[in-house]
Amino acid sequence: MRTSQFFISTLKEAPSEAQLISHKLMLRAGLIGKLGSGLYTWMPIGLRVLRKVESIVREEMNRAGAVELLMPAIQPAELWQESGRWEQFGPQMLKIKDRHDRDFCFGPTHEEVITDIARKEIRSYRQLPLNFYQIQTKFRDEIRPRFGVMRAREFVMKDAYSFHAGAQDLEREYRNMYDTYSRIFSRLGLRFRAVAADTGAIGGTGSLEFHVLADSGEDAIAYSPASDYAANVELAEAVAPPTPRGPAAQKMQKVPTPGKTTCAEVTAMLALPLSQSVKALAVMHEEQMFMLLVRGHHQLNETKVAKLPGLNPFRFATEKEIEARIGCRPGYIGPVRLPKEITVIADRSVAAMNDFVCGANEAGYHLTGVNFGRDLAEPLVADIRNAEAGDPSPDGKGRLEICRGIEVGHIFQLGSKYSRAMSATFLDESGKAQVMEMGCYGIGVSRIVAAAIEQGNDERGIIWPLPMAPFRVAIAPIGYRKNAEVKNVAERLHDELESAGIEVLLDDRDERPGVMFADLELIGIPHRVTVGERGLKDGKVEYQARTERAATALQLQSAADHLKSLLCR
RNA sequence: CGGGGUGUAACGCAGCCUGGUAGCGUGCCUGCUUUGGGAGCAGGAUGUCGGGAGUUCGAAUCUCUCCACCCCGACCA
Repeated sequence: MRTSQFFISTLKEAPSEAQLISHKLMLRAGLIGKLGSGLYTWMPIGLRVLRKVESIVREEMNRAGAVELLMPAIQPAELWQESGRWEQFGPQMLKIKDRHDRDFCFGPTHEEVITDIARKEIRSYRQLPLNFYQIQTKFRDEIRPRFGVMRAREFVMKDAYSFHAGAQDLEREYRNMYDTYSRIFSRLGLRFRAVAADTGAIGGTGSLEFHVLADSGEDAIAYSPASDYAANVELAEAVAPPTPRGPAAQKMQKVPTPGKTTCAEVTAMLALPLSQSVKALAVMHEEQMFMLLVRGHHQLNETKVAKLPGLNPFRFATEKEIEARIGCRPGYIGPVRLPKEITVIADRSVAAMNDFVCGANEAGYHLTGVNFGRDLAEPLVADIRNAEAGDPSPDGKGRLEICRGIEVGHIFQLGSKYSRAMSATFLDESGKAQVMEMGCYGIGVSRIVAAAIEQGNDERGIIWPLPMAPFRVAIAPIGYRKNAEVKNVAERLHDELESAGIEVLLDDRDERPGVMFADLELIGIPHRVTVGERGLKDGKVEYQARTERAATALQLQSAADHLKSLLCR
């Protein structure tokens, strides 16, 4: 490929809207162009990368025995009403009407469509198991799209759905997909980790997420270096403190804390450790108020809260509601002498506290020396906080550490959630109708491109894992139009590499060397050959890897062979 | 959704406070020179100053309103 027949569009400065490194580099390198919030064009170079990811995913899915098909992006509402998700999926789903005023959505996922296919096509156990997949554009109307294609509204996903005669076979395929995903992310050259996950809106019984490890990741992962335990912090159990609650030693006292509304401010003023304070959070389920208690230094885990009986769904109480029901503004609320219609739920770590500090339900005052049983009733106890670094691992082995990740894959055992709702049945050996077991398996194809850049970049630009690079090698001729020998050598080399099946980009723009080098490095082409008068004088061209700081000379005669052996590895 | 911020040329920004019809750098176009790390000189093009309404003799600038984009999301805010 020659640049004159291709399209390169780079920027020296990143558009100000981007803050994440991958987003900046994708815009600067001209991989993507923004059309609207969460809507991106894949420009020619970016598309080449996307296709690389797709083809590796496709190869490995095929190898794993899955069968590719392609479903419509637009789906009729009836299917979603049948599964009960037309309402449940909520505003994330883009709902549209056709000219007859019939309801449709732009598919955010395809469980309903595939289940409809399965119930039409599969009659006998002999047809099972089956795993269908597609690579397709999805649309999810995210509350806050951000970070370019990392969290876009329109994105490319590989989604697979498997059907089984029984739960055992589903588990077998789940493991098969686990292995397949591990192979895919390994082949893509990414550092990743599989972690236990919440099943979220898709539903089902068991699930694992695959995360690309990066400090900029949106998800926190708790893992134990001493074992293979790893879980999304949303899910990771925060175990109860090993030591039981100590006896009440202090009297409960009301202390003035004017203007101190945070646990940190209050404990600083009272010269107490932050962990001795209790943070009270008022939440609502419909018209019922709950007060949730966590230690001052802990973070509430909203996913865990939403799983408590009577709290799904819940929302945070407004300042007005807090004042109306507790009679005090936020910042000073606490569990002592609370109206009894408000249910108090304490985190396990709070239940083990004695002589703690909390709000007095009176503006400008907190209470110290508070004790359960004596000053207030024993609360309901639950695990409602985020696990933290240093917590004991839930599997009993070692202590947790926290790292961040970008979710690029997710595998679920759905069970019969959809097949039952939509009557997807087959006849078993005895001729009896049985509901199929289902699994589903997603990969964020477009997100992988951004995730790879998060893992591979330097001050000059992108450093692709080799299998994802848009071209394998670039040829930079210096004085392309001026020096016929430079031109000839560059073209010969280009032709020879190309006919050897190597993806090569000949930069025939006749730019100055600095411009070519800067562009090729920004785009991240892993290998570069520089052809210039200076080297040709001695019968040499130069080779430099993207990750190297200096070039090495190659004999012209053997350059092509040398490169072929280097690049075909 | 709630809160905050920003919208001026392709990209990055200044001008706005204190109204007088728009500027800088980069990029782009032409010519000449140059050719080993984003060239030099000379010349040139490009803006409904996010949209609408208002105030005013006059609005990028003041007021209102809508829109888009970015950041944040219980306590902290």
